Amino acid sequence: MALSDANSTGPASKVRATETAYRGLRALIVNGGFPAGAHLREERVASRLGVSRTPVREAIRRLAAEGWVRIVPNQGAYVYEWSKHDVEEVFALRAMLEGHAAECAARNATTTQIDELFQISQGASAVLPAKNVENIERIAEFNDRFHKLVLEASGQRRTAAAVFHLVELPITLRNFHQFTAAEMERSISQHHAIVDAIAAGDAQWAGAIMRAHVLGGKALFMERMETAPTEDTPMKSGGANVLNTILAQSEM
Amino acid sequence: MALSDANSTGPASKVRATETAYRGLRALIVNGGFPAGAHLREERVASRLGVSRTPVREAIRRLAAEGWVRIVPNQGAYVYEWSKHDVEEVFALRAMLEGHAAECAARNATTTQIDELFQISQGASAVLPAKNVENIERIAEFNDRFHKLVLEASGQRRTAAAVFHLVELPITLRNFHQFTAAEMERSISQHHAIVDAIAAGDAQWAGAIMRAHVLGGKALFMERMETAPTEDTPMKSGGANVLNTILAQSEM
DNA sequence: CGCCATTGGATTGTATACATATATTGACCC
DNA sequence: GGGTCAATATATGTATACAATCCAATGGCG
Repeated sequence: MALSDANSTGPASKVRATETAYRGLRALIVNGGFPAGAHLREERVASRLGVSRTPVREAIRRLAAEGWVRIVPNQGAYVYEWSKHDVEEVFALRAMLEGHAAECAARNATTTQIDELFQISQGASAVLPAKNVENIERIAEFNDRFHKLVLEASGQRRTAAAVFHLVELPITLRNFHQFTAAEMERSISQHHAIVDAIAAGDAQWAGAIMRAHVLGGKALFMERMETAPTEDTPMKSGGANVLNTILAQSEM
Repeated sequence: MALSDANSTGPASKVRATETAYRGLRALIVNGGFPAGAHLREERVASRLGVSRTPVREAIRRLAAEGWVRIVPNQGAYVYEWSKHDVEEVFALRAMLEGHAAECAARNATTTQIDELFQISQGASAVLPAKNVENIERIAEFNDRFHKLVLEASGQRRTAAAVFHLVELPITLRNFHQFTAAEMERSISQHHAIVDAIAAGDAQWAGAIMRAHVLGGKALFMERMETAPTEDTPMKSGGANVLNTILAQSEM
């Protein structure tokens, strides 16, 4: 979809340049094109992505808000290095926030939203067992929509925003490209349970499952992290940190 | 301190224009200079604050991330209207996040940080009873430092960032300009209790008190909200929403 | 008379030129 | 020889000019 031009440095046809800059720069960071700690020179980034400094500046600010880079006034932006501690924190936060959102959703969700949640989780089930990459992509898509819809149904605008800012969902959530079939099935069955709880209006139940669901994802992620950097990862840039590389692998 | 130029639209001497734009625009929104729902024309804002569009754009993006305005692509930014529901959400989030941070602080805080927390809370006590505005200002300052330090001591970088983004602390926290003497005293004594819990390394305890502390603040805030818009509030702009006005009264 | 297309104005999005602040390098002094 | 200060270079911060987009009003057509 919109991923096609995430890495291209081409003319960017009709997409907004800010979007090109944001996606492109994030991809570069994530792939190790800019290793951890690297100083992001605006002009250099701009020419590399084929846009001017203005959209690059906006992208940098946005990435700073999301925790990918840190800005030093009058000095520029540096790539932030993800530590194991960071990952722990992000998952802990997600468990808290999404758990809370699930509780609110159980109280506030409209019947339409509940219906849609049903459809989404059943749609994911219908794809199982996921044999090829395409299937996995579809599951990832369903997963994405599921979590976003729960956040939306919670009616907690800021909670949702906080989760998005934490680490853009597409990245964190699609880490399960590396899930085994059994793990994927379990994840989806948990979605079913969450929908049931929300439909039943049982806030505590919904919150509890969601928290367990997120923390389960964390466990799997951490596991992958330990055994990590094999593959064809570029990483020639010396200190490209392990986590960014894993994230890179997850993102399509 | 840095408050002196928060509202001034002057030449901004040596301050960065982005900061002028950010503070100025936020002040305008908060004071009703731009009522809820208003379309923020960049040029208009820029001329009104005495800077160019560039820093205004950055400020708008930042305010959007913090939930003050919402951006529609190719169309501009609109002032977001705070509802009672929003306030509820913000306090619920703060209770969750700051409670969590207090737990982590109980586990991770250094002796230096604990010492400083002691000093801050005792410093606040020393000002009591707060008779004049200046005293209240000092208490507000102590309060601010206290909450920030707890967040810092938690070692949870993103949690802290999330709280800051939620609504800048200076605003939410200084709402207790309208606290009675007794309420202020209670608030500070809760700070003492939190420090004790952190110093004792009792995470559950620290978290529980912090949550109660924040929710207590919410109760007072809501109370003020009910009886609200008296005073000299400008509000001539018709639909200036109640909450922004209250926030305006609290700030400084 | 109502609906759709077209055109004009205004506003955001982007690029670039200029101002200012910081880091680095080299020379000079101690 | 090491440290400090100053000059220069480089990068960020800001302003402005230009391009693309959207909204509204107007006029034509069904």
